[in-house]
Amino acid sequence: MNKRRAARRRGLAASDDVMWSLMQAAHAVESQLEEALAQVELSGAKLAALTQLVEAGEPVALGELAARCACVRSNITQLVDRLEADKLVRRVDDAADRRSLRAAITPLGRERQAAGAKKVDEVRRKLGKALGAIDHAALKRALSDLD
Amino acid sequence: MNKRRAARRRGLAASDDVMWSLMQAAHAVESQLEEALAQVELSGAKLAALTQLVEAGEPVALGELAARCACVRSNITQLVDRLEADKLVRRVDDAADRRSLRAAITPLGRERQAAGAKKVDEVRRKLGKALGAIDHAALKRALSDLD
DNA sequence: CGGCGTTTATTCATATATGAATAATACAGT
DNA sequence: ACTGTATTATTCATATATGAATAAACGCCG
Repeated sequence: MNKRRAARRRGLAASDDVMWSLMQAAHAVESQLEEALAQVELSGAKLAALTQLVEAGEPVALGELAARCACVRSNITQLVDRLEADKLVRRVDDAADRRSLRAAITPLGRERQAAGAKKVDEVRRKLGKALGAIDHAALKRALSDLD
Repeated sequence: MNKRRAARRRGLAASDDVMWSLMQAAHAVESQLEEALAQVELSGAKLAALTQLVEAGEPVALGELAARCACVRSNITQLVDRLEADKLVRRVDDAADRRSLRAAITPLGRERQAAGAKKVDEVRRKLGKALGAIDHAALKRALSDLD
């Protein structure tokens, strides 16, 4: 009932099928993630970039960062602008290529990334519990087939 | 493997769990929807609003439309601006309340909505096929528990 | 060497979304 | 009837995303 009204609110169709359930569920989870991250002054986009930098272990060229975040370059330009304003990242020159700039995470950025990762984990755990009885592996397998 | 790399690209966590599968799957489906809708010069947001108007069967006040689209008013203001520019919708005065404006769908808007709905249905069908062997009802039930 | 195609990041225009601040109108209670 | 509160839509600032156009630097090929 709830679902049907929500699907209609979403507006793309009235019938409530798997497609809508999927998108609704994802939406709900994303909201929870953003909310949790907001508590540590992060967004999903920001955490994603910071996580890439932490995992890389060294400054990453902006184009490379775009590739790893699966988005276009102009997006990263802006995101790094905001991260720099937040003091979480610095742009450093690339000695070998004067066209290239690298994003270097700051100590504060590292801290923030850790805090964000923790928040994400909490949501993940909550989600696991909510899914309770469901066979996670089976669900994952089903979802993986949609790519 | 593929999934793990993608999750890492998304960057919020390295472990590939149900949460990521869910968001990935939803993302993939959304992309397909947007792509299909682009073929009839629509976006998901535009189709959602048009669908509300068709279903309402009469001009809808912008605030009401915002509620039905589950978004904030300022968003609808802009969306209706674009829909009006596309000649899919007209703003009409409300006789009873001079503060209120209503969105009235145009004949072209109706056509476009129908075309969009058809595209969505095609994606839905494709998705159903892709899910093939999976028990759709069970999957839906699982996803519905995440709200 | 020098010119030309490629690659880098940035800027700009646009779409979508949110939330705060604003202006106009409505309405309730005195 | 007046005053103050609420509601309407809009504007503005911001965040996220895309894609086209641009400028700077790289590198290869002749």
